[in-house]
Amino acid sequence: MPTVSSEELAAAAGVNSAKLRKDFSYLGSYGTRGVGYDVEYLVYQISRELGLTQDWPVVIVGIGNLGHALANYGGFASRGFRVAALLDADPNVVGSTAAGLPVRHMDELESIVESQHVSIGVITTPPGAAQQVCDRLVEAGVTSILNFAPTVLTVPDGVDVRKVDLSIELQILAFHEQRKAGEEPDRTESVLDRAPGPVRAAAAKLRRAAGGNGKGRGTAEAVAKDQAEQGKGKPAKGGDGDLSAVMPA
Amino acid sequence: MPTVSSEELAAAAGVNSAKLRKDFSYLGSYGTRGVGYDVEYLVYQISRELGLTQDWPVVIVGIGNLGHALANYGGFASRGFRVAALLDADPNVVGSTAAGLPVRHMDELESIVESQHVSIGVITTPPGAAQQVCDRLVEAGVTSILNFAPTVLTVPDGVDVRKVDLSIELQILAFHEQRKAGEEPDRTESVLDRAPGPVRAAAAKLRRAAGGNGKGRGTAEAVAKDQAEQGKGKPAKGGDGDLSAVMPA
DNA sequence: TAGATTGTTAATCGATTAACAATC
DNA sequence: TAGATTGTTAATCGATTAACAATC
Repeated sequence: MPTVSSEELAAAAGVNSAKLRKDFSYLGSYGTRGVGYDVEYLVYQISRELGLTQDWPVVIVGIGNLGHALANYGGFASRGFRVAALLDADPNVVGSTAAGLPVRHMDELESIVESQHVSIGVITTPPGAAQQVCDRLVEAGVTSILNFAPTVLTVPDGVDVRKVDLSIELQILAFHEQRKAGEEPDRTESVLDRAPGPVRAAAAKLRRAAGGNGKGRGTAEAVAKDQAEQGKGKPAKGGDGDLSAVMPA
Repeated sequence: MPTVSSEELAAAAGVNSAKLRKDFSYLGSYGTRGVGYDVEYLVYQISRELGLTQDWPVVIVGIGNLGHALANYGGFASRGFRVAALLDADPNVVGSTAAGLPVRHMDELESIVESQHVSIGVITTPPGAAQQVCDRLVEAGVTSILNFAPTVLTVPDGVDVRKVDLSIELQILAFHEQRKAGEEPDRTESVLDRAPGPVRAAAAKLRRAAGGNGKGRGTAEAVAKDQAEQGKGKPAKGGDGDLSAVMPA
């Protein structure tokens, strides 16, 4: 189809057509009244605004399983990302190939970034090496970093960092899964929408029973008791009152 | 510190303290007026609400580089996820080990899901196999699926699917990178906030020049012309007027 | 010209936050 | 009791959407 109306696009996207038109208007006036939007032209304008029409050389540092997986990821090339180099510190890995590219030694980082004008770096190293690699990337001129290592990176102003935590999505699924299991009957509203009356009452009672001094002792007991009390409402499978075994690291 | 106030927590998180208190209130009344929140108790209550205190067995299907990387990912175990099994269809992969676990054949999928009460499946197969794997997981009883394959999955009602696109974050970085390069001078507002007057005018002119019939022809020319005209404003590096070379797949 | 559809204004809705009574 | 801080109400702010003049 050569043209499309805001109404059609909005229906396809599941949003309000006024919102869609307003959003498009931030990019400019690319529609034609009485006609709609020229599809090819609109796609191009949006792509350009998002930076998809540019070529973005990237370096991937740390060629373990994840580095390998990313080097092979088809979605990169189709979105304008070009792997300028794969880098690793391990002499056993350097020289091997991944996704048809040779793995080069970290020593070449600076020369590659400079000669190929790399502004985006991807870090897939072990957590301990991430900050050091980050520092070298930034020093060499990289101004955007995608961090897959479970490390919080410190960077100077002007450098963007995005951190990918592969378990976040899994946590979101688990959250919904828990709710599915929780209560089959009335499913419409969220746990977070209803006032958790019984839980609240129990918690208040427990805190009072625990002494109410808020000084932190007696809490483990309160938790254990709390788990016992709400046993039927929300069966906390595997819960044994030992907090440390259950908390995120 | 045994207790913390909403003011302290809000400052640490960079949000408003009233919002923080209101959000917490959806979980119940876990604070104490005049004192604050008992840290240990609060952490436990939030963890429980998010499902972090439960044990979640998961299966990973497709043990390529990404499957390997996920199996080894330390963040899973610490958040209550336990890899119940690694599965692959390739006889050359079956029998090998990843993250200390044996890779088992797809044939065992159903029995593993049932015997271990697996409700969450992770798909790291090639795109062509993803839907088929998804169908088998759902049929076996899995009700939440995390999909890393670049395939849109169809599932029955009651099954949750989340799709992870590893290049999305890279695209966000590229978007900001483009803006950094765009205009050093006034940096405060977003490209999307200012009215793109010149671009708009040029586009209108071009559409008129292209015939204004909206029938889709003449657009490629219009784009080429548009690129030429805005040459100095936003140097579209690597742009050569060939749309197909530049569009997302 | 009549019909269609954009781009934008004004009205509505929902989310954030200031303020404060409750209470530790 | 006086001071501190929660939980919640009411006011404010911003985002969404209905409506419509502009115009193809």
